[in-house]
Amino acid sequence: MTTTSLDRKIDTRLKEHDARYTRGRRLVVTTLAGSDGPKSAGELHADIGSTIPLSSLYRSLAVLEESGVLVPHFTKLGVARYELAEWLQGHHHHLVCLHCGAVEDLALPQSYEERVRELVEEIGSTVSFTPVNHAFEIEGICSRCA
Amino acid sequence: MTTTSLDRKIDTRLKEHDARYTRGRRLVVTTLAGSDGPKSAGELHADIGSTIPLSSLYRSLAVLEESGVLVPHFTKLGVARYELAEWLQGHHHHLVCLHCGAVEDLALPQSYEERVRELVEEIGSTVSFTPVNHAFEIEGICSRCA
DNA sequence: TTCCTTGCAAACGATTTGCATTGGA
DNA sequence: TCCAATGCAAATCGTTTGCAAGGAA
Repeated sequence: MTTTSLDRKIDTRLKEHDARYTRGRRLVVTTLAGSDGPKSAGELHADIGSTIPLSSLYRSLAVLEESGVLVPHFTKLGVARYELAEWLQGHHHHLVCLHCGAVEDLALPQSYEERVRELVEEIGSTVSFTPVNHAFEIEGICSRCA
Repeated sequence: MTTTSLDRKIDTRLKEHDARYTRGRRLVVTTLAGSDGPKSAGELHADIGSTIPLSSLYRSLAVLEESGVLVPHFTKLGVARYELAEWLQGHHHHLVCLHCGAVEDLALPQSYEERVRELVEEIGSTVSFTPVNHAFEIEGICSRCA
């Protein structure tokens, strides 16, 4: 089993949370790392192959989320989709297809990103609310459904 | 029962979809109209009082969504929150509290809104994706949880 | 009368949990 | 050895649906 720099970072992070970087958790991470957008437990289960029962998969997702390795997104009813946290994957946004529901990652050029950040800060300063993250999602029709 | 201009618009819209603007549906709409952010079926059920069984409430939400009166949002696992569509309530964004999960509406000043729109258009033109909506959510800590 | 709507209860699907077993440091 | 991690089955929870009764045009 190859240990990438990603694996090393995650291993360290999990140890800080008294958790182990086990086979099941690695499978989840590597599948997500090779993915072009957030994936649900069901999708991961299908991608990984049924080597791992769903209940264990859910537990892996919970541990990885608590340790800050994964972040959940809720774009569809009753389904959580996970992706690697920003410190592992970099900051980005999402394109959500209104037709097929697929979610695609979208990395903005530096200049755009700065404009989004500015906007969030300015807005935050005008309301009694302390911004932590921003989610800038563009909903529309993806190329496949066009 | 007072019939507002909102009610009239909705009544018309529902008729176009061969649906009636019934007591239960009115209750949902007026509750949402008096709300400061999207509400889930459970929250609506609590707010309205248990005059209406949950199953009927869900059916009302489904009809109102299909007719374009309500729009669902999915910010939390397993829970859909609804609000009046933009043509009834106006365009706005959301502040999502990471601590208590509450969602608050946020109307941006014209100048900000233009900047968001510009950004979406520019981004849309650089990817093979046709933007329809944009959801610009700011996640953070609300004043109550601060 | 004709259909849409409602209530109630049962069914569903995603996710969670109890418990006994396995496995790694 | 000790405690975290896993598998399986049963339980939860939000949401949906079948069916018979009620209501508006």
